[in-house]
Amino acid sequence: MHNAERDSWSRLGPLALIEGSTAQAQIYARLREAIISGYFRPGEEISLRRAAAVLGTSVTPVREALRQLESDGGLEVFGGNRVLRVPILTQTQLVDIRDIRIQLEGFAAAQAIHAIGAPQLRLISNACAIMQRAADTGDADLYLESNWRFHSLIYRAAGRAVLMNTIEGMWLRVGPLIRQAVTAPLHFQRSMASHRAAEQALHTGDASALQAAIICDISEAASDLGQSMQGLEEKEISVA
Amino acid sequence: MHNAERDSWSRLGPLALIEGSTAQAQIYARLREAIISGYFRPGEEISLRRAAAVLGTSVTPVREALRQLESDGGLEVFGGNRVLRVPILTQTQLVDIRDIRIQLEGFAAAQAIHAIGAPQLRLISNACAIMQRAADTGDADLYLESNWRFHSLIYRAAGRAVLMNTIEGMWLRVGPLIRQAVTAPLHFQRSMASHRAAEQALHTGDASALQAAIICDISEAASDLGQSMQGLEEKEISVA
DNA sequence: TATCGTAAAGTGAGATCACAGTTTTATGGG
DNA sequence: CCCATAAAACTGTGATCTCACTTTACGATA
Repeated sequence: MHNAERDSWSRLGPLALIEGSTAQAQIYARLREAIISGYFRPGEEISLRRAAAVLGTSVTPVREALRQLESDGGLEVFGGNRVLRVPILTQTQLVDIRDIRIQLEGFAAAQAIHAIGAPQLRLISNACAIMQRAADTGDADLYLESNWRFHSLIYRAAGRAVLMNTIEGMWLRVGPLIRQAVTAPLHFQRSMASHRAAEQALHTGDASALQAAIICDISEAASDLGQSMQGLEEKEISVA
Repeated sequence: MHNAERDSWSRLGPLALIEGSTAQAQIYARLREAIISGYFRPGEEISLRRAAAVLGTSVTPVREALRQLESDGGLEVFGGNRVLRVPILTQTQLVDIRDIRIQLEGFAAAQAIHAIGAPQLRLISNACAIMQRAADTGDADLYLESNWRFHSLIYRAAGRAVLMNTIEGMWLRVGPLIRQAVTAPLHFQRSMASHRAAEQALHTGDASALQAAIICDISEAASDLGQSMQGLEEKEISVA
């Protein structure tokens, strides 16, 4: 377990503190991004002192950042030891999050479509193309990164900060799972079909079609996640 | 300003620490409830040391609790002093939150209606009756309390923890405003019409009607909030 | 009287330490 | 070889202190 955790932390590296912002805010932002990107596995524990040592600060700002992430649902207190770990979602929670995503991301997409101009559309298409290439070559890291960029570019165009923040909160919760689901070979092609449909709707300015494509993408992803979670839970039981 | 803040804090009183839970968690829960209930006015500043003195703890657990509330959107960092205060929402943010509420609470209500049994329905009707009585007598505190209970009882019946938590986050943001909007005399009667329609839909088991009633309530409340916000913003400008 | 400057009080941020648990590891006896 | 037991290591929690900075208050001066 020790080596496994070091692998996750190695992607972060020591935090070069930028003045003008608090250490706590930088740690929070970096860890939030890392969790969304799936750098931490579900169930992985995060120690205050070890995180502080890796990031090069004391435990105080780390604790505040982790507490914020707990409040966001990106971490949870685990055992009698009260150690913080990446949550292991249940099937019920996954369905819950899926439906929230359908409501919010579908709405955000419909709202955004009329605010997306030519330059924005070019960025989105670019992200979609990169994602397609990542799917073809089987590059999971690149796929996940461009997938998040593709979606967030669309939603952010709606110009709604609270909505965007809430959607990010949902990605924060499913982020650690996505990397596991992406191993399914069928996922790439099914997902890209939805993405191409969304891109097409963006070009034609069809809000309903865009919303439907986004909802389809979320539903299929949740379906793949649910299947890969079964194996994960069995693994957890065997460990315990 | 000093007296005004003392008024807000007086509703809380010294925190009788319960063992078995951390001080930080108790402070967080109490402050979150207080903000949702509208005990703090928009723009009101919260000092770490003063809060710690009132609650009877050191600044450490208070800071973590406030940081969590900031992450939830219930507080925001204000000036160059980085003091935490209750956010002053803009019209844009209010519209943003309104639409999120429409999506999520409408969905939650539709999901909950088939899970609400006779005993739950009796609690909901009871809350609605109390709210009606509070509207008749003009008791704002009682009205706000029963209003939150009425809505939360419905949503909680859906059995979706993440959804419930997300909805609470929206109430946390508009909580400080609601008390100001409630002064509008027209608000009570308009709001109660929606509530009675919702209660009626619950009895007949009409999911669409319930969803429509909830959406109507949210829309009207946001309309009243928007109007009362104009006066608030002018007041803010005069202060600055 | 108005204004500028200085001092005092207040602010959050972060490091450090002590403490009470739990978990893990090592160790010794069977 | 296995199991029980003790000790060592590790966990979060909370208090305290220093620091840098901002805001406020006060008084001297023009």
